[in-house]
Amino acid sequence: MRVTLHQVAARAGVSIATASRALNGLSVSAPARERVRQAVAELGYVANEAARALRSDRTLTMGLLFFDLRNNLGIELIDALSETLEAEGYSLLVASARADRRRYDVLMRRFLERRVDALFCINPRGEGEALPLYREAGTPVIALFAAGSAFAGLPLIAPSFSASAGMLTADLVALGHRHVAIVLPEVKSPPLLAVAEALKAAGVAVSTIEPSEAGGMSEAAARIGRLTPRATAIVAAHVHARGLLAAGVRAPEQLSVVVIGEVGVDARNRKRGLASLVIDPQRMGKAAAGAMLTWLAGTRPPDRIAVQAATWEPRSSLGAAPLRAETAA
Amino acid sequence: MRVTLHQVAARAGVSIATASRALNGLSVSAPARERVRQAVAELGYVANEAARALRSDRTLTMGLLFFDLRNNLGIELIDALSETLEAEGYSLLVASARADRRRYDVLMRRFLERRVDALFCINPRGEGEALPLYREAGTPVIALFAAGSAFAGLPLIAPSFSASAGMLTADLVALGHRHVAIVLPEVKSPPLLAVAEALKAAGVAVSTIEPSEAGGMSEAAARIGRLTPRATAIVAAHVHARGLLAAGVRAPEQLSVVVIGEVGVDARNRKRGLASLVIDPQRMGKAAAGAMLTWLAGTRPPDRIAVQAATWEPRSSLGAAPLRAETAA
DNA sequence: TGCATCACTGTAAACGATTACAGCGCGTCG
DNA sequence: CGACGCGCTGTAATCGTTTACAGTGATGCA
Repeated sequence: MRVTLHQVAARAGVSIATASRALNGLSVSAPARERVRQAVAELGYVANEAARALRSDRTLTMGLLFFDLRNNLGIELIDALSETLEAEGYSLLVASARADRRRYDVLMRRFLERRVDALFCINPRGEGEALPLYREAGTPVIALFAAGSAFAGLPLIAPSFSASAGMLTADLVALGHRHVAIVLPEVKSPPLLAVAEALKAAGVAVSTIEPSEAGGMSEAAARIGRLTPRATAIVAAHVHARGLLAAGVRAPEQLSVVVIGEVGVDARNRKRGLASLVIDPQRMGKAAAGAMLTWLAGTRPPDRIAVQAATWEPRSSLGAAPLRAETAA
Repeated sequence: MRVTLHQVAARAGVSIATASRALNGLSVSAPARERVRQAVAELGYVANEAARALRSDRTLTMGLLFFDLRNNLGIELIDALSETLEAEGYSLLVASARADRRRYDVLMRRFLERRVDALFCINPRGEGEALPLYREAGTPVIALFAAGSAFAGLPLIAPSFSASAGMLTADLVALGHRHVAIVLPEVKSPPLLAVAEALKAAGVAVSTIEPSEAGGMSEAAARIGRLTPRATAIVAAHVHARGLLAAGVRAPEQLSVVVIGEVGVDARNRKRGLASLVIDPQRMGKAAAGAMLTWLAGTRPPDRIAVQAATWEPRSSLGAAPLRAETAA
């Protein structure tokens, strides 16, 4: 860039210090402030953040580092975090390690060189060599979605589904369901597990069904029919629930159906009247951003913040359990 | 950060200049270089990029500005761009205007203050006041997906589907299809339009069908049956194609089906043998990153770069047109 | 009138790196 | 033998801000 504060000051007929103060809203006489404003406009002055950063030791930049960016969560997190932080004047440096631990470390280090004011680690695996450097530098780091002890000693923002799973369970119980089937794929999603747990805790019998890739959902439907006592409701991830319905299962007459929604869009489920647990990673982002800002303001957040990351939306695919089931219980 | 080059130099018993040279691989005697390396390791020195940026007028940072981040494209672009640029030492500042033109301008300006070495504008709308400042600063800006003249004078990277649509058409024609139906929703996607155009150019009759939100795909299937001459193939977006199949349409016996894939994942279509046009925004990202790097190296890219952003995957949902249709043509 | 107070302003020293320039010792070559 | 080139090194200027400090003139108050 060519035009510097120096030139602005010269044009406004004031010293460089006064010009700086005018721009930062410190005490400056009205006419001087106005002349500076004018000079800035005429010259098209754009502050040099690098110089500012060097002098004041703040870059107004935060790092957002993903272990792997490529899943629907990524977008939502970036969006939620940036919305909050942007309002405070921060920008986000984003990078993805593409599931490579070594690269994760390299990128963490790179962000440190860029002197980020803070760092968010999404799904970090293990500590790596860069983390101690952050500690030394006093740069706050918050982990999101980290497995257990991965980043010991750092505040961890973790999703929790207990509240929504509890409400879901309460509703099913109130409708008389005492036996519920759950479609549980190989890779078990946290919300599904949370629901299974909540149901069991409430004394509901839970049968798990594997979605056989080959047979598909119509076979699964048949298997549900063979369960004894017969399940009166089923909980399944988005895809599997759709498959069941496509296979001809009628809800709620035949079976009450609960969908564990995909991230973000719930519109289609709403339109079809499908009761669903809506996962909303935006809340994770907002919570993380908020925690970081308060940290920068002086108070370190607690070591673990559980964020209710889902909403329970009971809808018409839910019905009372048939009497037959009642007696079975 | 506390430990500076100064301290490294002191510890290594050399001057600050030598230390700097050692780190940047300039000519330094072997023993001195080694002592610096040692000192860096012992002190945990991390270079201050802000100072480097101030002095050398390069931030090794690029801006990536979205008009709206929230669609599957976003993730893919970030991933593709960062993969290429990260290897060159660049980091990405990411922001989304959340569909607000004024905010777009504010963010562009903010990136300019951060002294990004280059800027990618995704889906920009109109010029705004910040763009001229980039021009003045000599900071390269590349637009992606910009509508027509939005960013006049800037290199524009635009997706093109002509090649894949052409191959698709050739295959259909070779199979004897002379009348093809296209499910065309209100918001027309570029690849769908490209396919329609290619088909027409090849002399194929094209009937467009609106996906009636209420009636759904079974109604659409019925409508196709009523077309005269009867369409022998259908082209539809992911969701609609799935709907058709769920409604009982058998491919390819009854109808040849071509899916215009959703961004990214084609796995399910492959498994089901659905012929599809696979959209791959990664290529846009790679092309943009490459163009930018060559620009920074000195040669400005052309004003318009068309990137083939899809691959044609013919599969078993394609069959020869029945003779009856042959005669109709 | 004299002195403290006040609002504002300018001078100059940082911040932490890069790099032009000059100096040094030493080997080579005419 | 002197000039030169070469490889390495240190000194110091520089990038564009922020900010401590001191100075200015005007004002209030005794």
